[in-house]
This record gives sequence, C-alpha cells and structure tokens, in this order.
Amino acid sequence: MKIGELATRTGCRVVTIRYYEREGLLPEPARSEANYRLYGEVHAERLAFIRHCRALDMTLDEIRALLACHDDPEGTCHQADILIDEHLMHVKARIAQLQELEDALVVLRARCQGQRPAAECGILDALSRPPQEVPSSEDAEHVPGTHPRV
Amino acid sequence: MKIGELATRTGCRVVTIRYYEREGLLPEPARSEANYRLYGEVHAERLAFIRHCRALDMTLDEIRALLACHDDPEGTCHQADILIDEHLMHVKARIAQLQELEDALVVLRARCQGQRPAAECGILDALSRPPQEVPSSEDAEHVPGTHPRV
DNA sequence: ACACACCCTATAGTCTATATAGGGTCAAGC
DNA sequence: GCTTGACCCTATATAGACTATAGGGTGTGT
Repeated sequence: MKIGELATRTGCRVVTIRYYEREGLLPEPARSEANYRLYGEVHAERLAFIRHCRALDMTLDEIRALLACHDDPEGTCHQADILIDEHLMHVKARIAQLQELEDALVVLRARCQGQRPAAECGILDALSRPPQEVPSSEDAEHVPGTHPRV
Repeated sequence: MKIGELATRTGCRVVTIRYYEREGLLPEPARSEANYRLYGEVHAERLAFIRHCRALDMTLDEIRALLACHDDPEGTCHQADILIDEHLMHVKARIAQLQELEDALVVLRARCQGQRPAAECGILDALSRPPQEVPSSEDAEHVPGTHPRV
C-alpha cells in the first residue's frame, strides 16, 4: 500500500507519517520503482500503536520507549507499566493545575461585569497588581497546558 | 534598573525579557552609554502584568489583546471580558479532555500488573488494537495538552 | 592587571507537527 | 500522443514560547 492509503486507513496525515519515519518511530519501508514508499500490515499496526499513544497525549520519546518494549517480547513489560504510571501522574498533575487556573479565572472574571471604561475594569486592574498565586508546572512536566498545538 | 534586576524582581529570565521586547509586548527601554537596557517602574509593572497572564496560561496573542485594552483607557473593557470568558472556556474544555485521558489510562493500566513477558502484557496489547475512543481537542483549541514545555 | 559577574547581539535548538516550493509518476480522457 | 488531475518525492520554513550557545564588551573589586 502507498502512503496515501496508509494515511486514510490510520487517520494520520501523509506528512506526519513521513515525519515519524524521520524520527525513527516507523521503519523505512520498501520503495517502488518510482521511489514511492510501499507499506504492509506491519507498518499499519505500528502506526496505529503510535496514534493510540499520541491520543493518550504521550510524547514521541515515551512512545519510543513503549515501542522498544513491544519490539523485545522476551523482556518484561515492567518498563511499560512504569511509563504508563508516570504518564498518568503527569496527567493528573496537569488537571489539578488547570483546575487552579480555572478558579483564578473565575475570580478574575467576577471582578468586571462589562461596559465600563477600561480604566476602571477590575480585570485589567487585578492583572496589574503584584502577587497572585501562580500554580507551578513542576509535577505536570511534559503534559501540555491550556493551548495544545492541535 | 538593568535587565538582571528586573529579571530577579519579576521572577522572569533575562532572555525571556529580551524575547518579550522582540515580540513587541514590552516597549524598547532607554539605553546606558554601554548600550545596557535601563528599565523603570512602568516596565516592571507591564512585565508583571504579562507574567500574571502567562501564569493563567494565556497565549502571547491574548496578552497582546489585553495590553491593547490596558493601553486604551478611553475604550471599554468589553474586549477584555470576552477574552477572559473565551480563555476560561478553553481551560474548562482542556480539563474535560484530560479527564477522559485519565480514565483511559487508568483502564489501560489495570490491564497489567507487572512482571510478565512483554508478549503477554495487556498494556502493549491494548495499544496495538484498533479503535479506542480518542478525545478530540477541538474545543480546547489553544490550551496545551499533557506536556507543557515549562 | 586580572578575575568575575553582568551585559550585548545573533543564531540555532526544543517539540510535534503543518505548510510551501519545486519537481516526478501514473491512469484516464481527448 | 498529450494534457489533466491525483498522487508521490525531497527540502526547507513556520508555528509558540521560550532556552541555549557562541563570541564579544563592560564594570567592579582585589
């Protein structure tokens, strides 16, 4: 199968597949006479694995580690377990952090109900003032915040 | 005050201050004879404003818009209200999405309790399999996911 | 006179892709 | 036989919000 078919089958863009190949997540496939990439079921399964992990917000490095477990069926899956546990903790930490953000934004929003001159706006005023509790992102580490790059 | 002092006072890296200047969020300050940047209270307050907004996970574009309101005290703060409302919705959407992820990860994690050969690992097996519900990131838009770049 | 902390600019790298430019391949229809 | 269009190729640039590095100048203390 050519790259376009693999893309539609897995719901992954063509350019993204080539990107995964460059990143070493997908093995280099055979080539046709016209230098087209030719994929088999093995590739489709591996790409599906990668996309499932991405859907769970894992980084490509985490996925690389899981694929290494997957490629070594003699070894134990202990590494995979640990990785999932850690990732789960990061997701939880990120949720907690975003909930603090949400509370802070609700408080901020309540300071202004609309059509007054900006000079009197409670929101702009509050943002200008000193302290404010700032949730640190230490524990969430590699888990993105409010604005994913889609 | 020189850039290093501004940095320690605001808890912002020196390079980040210069970056904000390049991005047009901070005005270009006066320079000493040795070409050092010289800041006043105005700059410190504006930088604090920016950092508070960043702590609330706003993008630099959102902050630019809030600063524009701030810089036009004749206008109304209606724009600022709308922006905060929208940002709040994005944060809420991202939280909901991450909670779905968390559930999926908990289910995944429960499929394996450790020291078995990777070939039998329920986690690796589940990730290889077809469908899986994948929360879309449509509503969270500009709110990053699980792995922020700190 | 020298060390050291601080400042400057310019450039490249991070991460996970997406977008663009400029070209080659292949089947169908005229 | 020739064009059209869909598909494929590579290489490079762009996004966001910084961080890191190289290579140099400034200013203070000993």
